[in-house]
Amino acid sequence: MKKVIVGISGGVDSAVAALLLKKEGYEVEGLFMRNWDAMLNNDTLGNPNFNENICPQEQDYNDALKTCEILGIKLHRVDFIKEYWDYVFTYFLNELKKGRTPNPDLLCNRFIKFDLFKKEAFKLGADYIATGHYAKVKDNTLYKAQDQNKDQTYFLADITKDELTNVLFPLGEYTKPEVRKIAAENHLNVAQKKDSTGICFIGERHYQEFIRNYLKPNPGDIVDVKTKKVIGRHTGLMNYTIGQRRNVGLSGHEERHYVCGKNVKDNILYVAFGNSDYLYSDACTLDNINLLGDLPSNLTAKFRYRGEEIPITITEIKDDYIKISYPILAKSVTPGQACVFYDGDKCLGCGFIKDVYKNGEKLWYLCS
RNA sequence: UGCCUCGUAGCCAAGUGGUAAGGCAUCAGACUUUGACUCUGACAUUCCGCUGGUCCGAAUCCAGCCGAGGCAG
Repeated sequence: MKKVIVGISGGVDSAVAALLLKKEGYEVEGLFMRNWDAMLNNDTLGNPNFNENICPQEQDYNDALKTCEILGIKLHRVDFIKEYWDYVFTYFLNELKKGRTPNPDLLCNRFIKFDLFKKEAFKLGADYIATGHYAKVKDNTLYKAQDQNKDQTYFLADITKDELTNVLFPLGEYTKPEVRKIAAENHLNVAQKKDSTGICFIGERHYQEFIRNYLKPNPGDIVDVKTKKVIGRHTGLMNYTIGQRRNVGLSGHEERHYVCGKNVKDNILYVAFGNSDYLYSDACTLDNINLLGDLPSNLTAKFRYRGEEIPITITEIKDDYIKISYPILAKSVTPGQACVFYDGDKCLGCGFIKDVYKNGEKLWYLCS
């Protein structure tokens, strides 16, 4: 009998994943990971749970224990708090310092879940690892989930081809409502538990306050990208992402404002009003490329999780460098975010957005 | 000092006698394993710079005061 170690998080998805594997006849054990400690990591400002008597991570562990008890499987536990900080959070902060918008969850999957976690699982005698991700893997190839609404391949696109081996995604063929139903039918304690959001392992935070725990604010001017006039003050470039409207601190204008660029050198935040041309681009460059298959000439891409998937063309490809163009203009393409490639349902990997172009010219108001 | 204009919620701004539009921002919620975006809801309960007056009734008319800006000097 093949042994599978399932990453049990204390939520519904991983619980049902474990249940399904067990029903399929695998020998199943759970492994709970804790990668964040609010005290150790000085996570105080903007933390809604800081004064609770039990932190959410431990509550999740308790839920996981209960789930495994119901399933009749063993639950192991491992903490990667230091590793998460070193491999994921440090990168996250460094990107912010550069004025970019990192997505820590892609790195978390690459360095924690599908590397350290996997190694730990193998130490425990696993033949496979499994998680509650909504995605499919067949023949070392990553595919979108059946449930297009919940598909999480965007977050998985940076794991290596190698890391994809011996991995099972039991929820790939199920929709979220079906998963909830299965959980309820099997009387799982977490059947009704709310989906977790926010940075994986950290949770929901008041973002600007959260960052203030780690980075010194550096206020500067907000400039109207069209008129070049100073129209306000920002609290630090790391507090904003491209396309952002809320919490910018502007008011009194006829139209909604959107962050459309940053100049780190001069510490300027650029905004545009309304559905402005300044928010759109038709090409960009990528680095830190991770490919999971050969790239065909016609493919599609997503620039943000839950972002619109649009057709793209690869116009240049070198070592760890790709330039793409897209005939349908894309809105708020943001340096630091992942551009994930798809060929139909097949996920072909990703690159991280560097420079953004329009009409053959690099957008002057967007830093790289 | 004289004359003129203006003073409405955090910001912008309708409303010129009949009992406070709208936009932005903000807050809450929905959505969401990245900071969004989007959507829904709340948002001047006697109040429209202040104090009086006219009127059945004023933010809207009148007087004075305070404050901002402009013209004249």
